[in-house]
This record gives sequence, structure tokens and C-alpha cells, in this order.
Amino acid sequence: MNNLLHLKYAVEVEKTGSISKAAHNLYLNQPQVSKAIRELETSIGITIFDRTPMGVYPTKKGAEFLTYAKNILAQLEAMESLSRPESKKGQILSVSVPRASYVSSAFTSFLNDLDKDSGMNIDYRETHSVRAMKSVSEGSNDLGIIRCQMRFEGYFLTALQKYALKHEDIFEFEYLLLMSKDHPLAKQKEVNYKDLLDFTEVAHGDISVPSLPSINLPDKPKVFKNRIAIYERASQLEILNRIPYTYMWVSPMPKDILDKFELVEKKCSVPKNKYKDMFIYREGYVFSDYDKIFMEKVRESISKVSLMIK
DNA sequence: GCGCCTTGATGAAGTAAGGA
DNA sequence: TCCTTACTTCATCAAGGCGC
Repeated sequence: MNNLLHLKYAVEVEKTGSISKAAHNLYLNQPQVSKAIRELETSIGITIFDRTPMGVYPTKKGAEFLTYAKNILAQLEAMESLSRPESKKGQILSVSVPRASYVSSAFTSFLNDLDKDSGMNIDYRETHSVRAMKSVSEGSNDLGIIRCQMRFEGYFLTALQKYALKHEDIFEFEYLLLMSKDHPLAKQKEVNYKDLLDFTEVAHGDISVPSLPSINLPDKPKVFKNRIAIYERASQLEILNRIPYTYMWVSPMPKDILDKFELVEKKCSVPKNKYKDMFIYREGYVFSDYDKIFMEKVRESISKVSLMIK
């Protein structure tokens, strides 16, 4: 292995899909980056990129190598951050999470406990599981929470292995129906799936954050006649509150949010409705104190919502 | 099919910085 | 001062996509 710069070049080349563009981004010349990549390939004995006139693409082994390279660079960044002055480091948290009220509630609680005078650098991204795995693997985020449908658990475990990520199961649950306390079905202890035919589903409008079973389950029977796609969470809850013939599929929510918007959650028996959330992090990653506090807040939030749905 | 364009690969010549 | 290393600049070539 020549040096860490070569890894950096290779990662940039993968990111841009072009040696020329990577060279431009790295403030170098194309021949130099081309030569560096070639030397790197020679030194490790594999072809990292397939060259084409349209650009370069990682080979199968190259993609595997780049995953390790990104891990090394992320760990190096973490090591270097140790030597930075404490005042500049501040209170750091960098996470990718699913759109889930219990997680955002934990995050709010985490923020409340921070010292606003000590400086903070918080990166909180709501995104889908694949993007979260990619972000954590590449070092864009240190910690992640991913959601997987239980029947696809094997697929996710294979993906985690591919991204060289470790995981910790934190929450198993079924999606619930969320509706106004004045909803015609709100008085029923459990809702039948067919009961939903007469009502309007509120769905999340951003398919890049697919946290709803109706989006995640292409094979799920489409019983709804009416559907409203809303992008913004507060608007979703406001609509559920004000329009009592609407409902929404959600993961178990904290009581304070339900009370605030005068909403109730109802169980509804549907097939393949078992999900699991898990923490993910890079192999060898050492949790910071703030990571640990956030993780504890998430666990506390899970304990609270779990008590409610029992 | 041809010409043009883009892309990557390679080589030569030169520059700058650092170390012996 | 000389050598090494890293880098830039320039030129050239091959391969493939694209429009006419």
C-alpha cells in the first residue's frame, strides 16, 4: 500500500465516476490521479476500477476494497478529531435514522440535555435504510438506525456485512394505525383491515424516506380508495387531528405526541407487518460519550412506547 | 461510415521543496 | 550542490459514444 492519499484518491474517483473529475476535485491533474490509482492497484494486486471512455466503474473486488478504504479514512478522521481542541469539537452527534416519532422524541430529549454554551455540531438525517447504511459505511454519519421488515432480515444482514457494519437489534414492532380520537374507528379496540376501505390514508409524500408499510410492501393489498401524500410530518399529524376520516400507518409513537395532537393508535391485523429497528455502526468504531447518550435516549423512548402498546 | 468529442493512459520535460 | 520525490504541463494515442 503506497499511502493514505491513494485511498483518498480512489474514494474520490468512485464518488465522481471519473478520474478527470476526481482530479479536479482533489486539485490535481488527471495523469497524476490516473498514475496513483494504477500504483494502488499494482501494490494491492487487484483491479479497483474498470476503465471505459465514459468514465470508470468499481470492479466487484474494487467495490469491496473501497468499502474498507472508506472505513480506514473515516477512522483516520475520528483519530484526527481526538487531537483537535475540545472547544472546537463541541458536542458532536452524527446519525442517520428512519422517520420515526420515537426516534425524534429521543433526539429532542438528547438535545434538551446538551449544554448550549459548550458548542455543538449535530447532524441528524432522516432517511431510508439503504442510504443510512451507505452514510455510516462511508463515514458521513457515525451511527445509524435502520428499519427492516422481518421477512427481509436476511437481505439486510447480508447488506450490513457487505458494508462492513455491525448492528444491534433495538426494537421489534408492528405498524399501527394512527387516527384522531374522534375517528369513527377510534372506539374499536382493534381495527379490521377491511374497515379502512371507507377512509382516507395519509401517506408520506417523500418516497426517499419510505417508512410506511403501504410504500414498503408492494405486495400488500391496496385497500384504500383515497390517499393523501404529505411531505411534512407536522402537517400529517395536523391533518389526522383535524380530519377525522383520515388515518396513517406509523411505528409506535410516544404518548406526549399522541396527546399533543389528540390522536390514538389502533392495532390492525395485516400480514407481514412485523418490523425491526437496529443500531448500525462501522466495525471498530468507538462510541463517543454523545453517541452513548443518544443511544440510551433511544432505548428509553422504546421502553416508553413499548409499555403503551402492551 | 465519418468526424467530433470525451475519457483514460502514457511519456517527456520542467518546477519546487526537502534532505544529505 | 546534488539527488529524490511529488507534482504540473503538454502532447499524443486509443477507445467508444453521438450526431449527421
